[in-house]
Amino acid sequence: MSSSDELNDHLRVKGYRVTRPRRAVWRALMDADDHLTVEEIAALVARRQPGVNLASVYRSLALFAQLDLVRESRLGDEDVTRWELAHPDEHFHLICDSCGRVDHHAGDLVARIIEHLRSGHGFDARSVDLSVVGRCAFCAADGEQRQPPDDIANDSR
Amino acid sequence: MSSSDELNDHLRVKGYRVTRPRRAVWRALMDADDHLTVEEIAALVARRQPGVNLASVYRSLALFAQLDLVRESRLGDEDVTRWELAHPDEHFHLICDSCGRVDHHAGDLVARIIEHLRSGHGFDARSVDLSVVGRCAFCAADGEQRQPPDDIANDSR
DNA sequence: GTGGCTGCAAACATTTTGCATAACT
DNA sequence: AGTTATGCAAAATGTTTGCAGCCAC
Repeated sequence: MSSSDELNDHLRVKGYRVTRPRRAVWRALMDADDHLTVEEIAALVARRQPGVNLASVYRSLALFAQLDLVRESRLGDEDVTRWELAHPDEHFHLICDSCGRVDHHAGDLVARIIEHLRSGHGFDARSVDLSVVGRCAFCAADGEQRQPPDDIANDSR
Repeated sequence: MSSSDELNDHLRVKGYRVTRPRRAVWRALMDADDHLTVEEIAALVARRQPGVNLASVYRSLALFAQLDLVRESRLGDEDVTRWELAHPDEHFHLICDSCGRVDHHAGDLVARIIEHLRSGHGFDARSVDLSVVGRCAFCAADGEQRQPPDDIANDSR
């Protein structure tokens, strides 16, 4: 369980202080189990705790990451960095380049990958970051006429 | 094979011009089969083609990416973006957080993942980005005290 | 010849940092 | 009280863009 108390424990054990910005960032990550950009986190934080500086959000995230409480991840070819709680249970991302939907799967795939690496390559995996870009079941079933080729090239900012 | 000619073909077919900067960037990526940061690419380019602007490197990479000739990838928790030729054969990265070594594996793991997603989730994978951070066989065998062969960790920017 | 590229420099976006002050323990 | 962490603002990074001239076709 990712309770608020958990944060307190993690921080205090290491001698870090439990501050308002840190709590707010933590809460933002907890409330939205989705992946959040720093900007989004800052917005959520600001709603409950006006006055928290962006720099503090960054600093909080950096600290959490250092304590392995959160995880930084890039989805597919997105150009933004996103953050999420570091669930002990690994999962992976399925990004549909057709509808943009992002699914998180907590299946055993990651566990199997880890096992494969261990027995096959002697690699002791600590963290697996698996992102797959393709077409989700819904869009695939929908045939070909979807969000066509050009649009793919559109994003090119 | 990823010959220089290949670049010409890819570009010309689509009506893009084969220019000095583009050739230089392509060559840089070919010479070092390793993952390169934009900075590293720019350095390699500058060595053979002084006068090529950084902006052109970015523009070349963006174009190549759009043509699926190269691939942008973030290794583990690195904070820099790296580029590599988009080998048609998928592969994945094993990053050792002990010695910093990055292995590229072209095994069937990725293919199996794709198959799993297709049959299990109906997801039609187009691109798989798998990065695993952990401890490599060498470091794991070495017990705890490692500070490994620096020569292996060379690339780390 | 001409339109697509490039170099240059300025603009942007994002993340980091120095320092005086506020706040957690 | 003693520090650590914050807010603020400035700086450092990394990437993009407007534009006049150049060059591949």
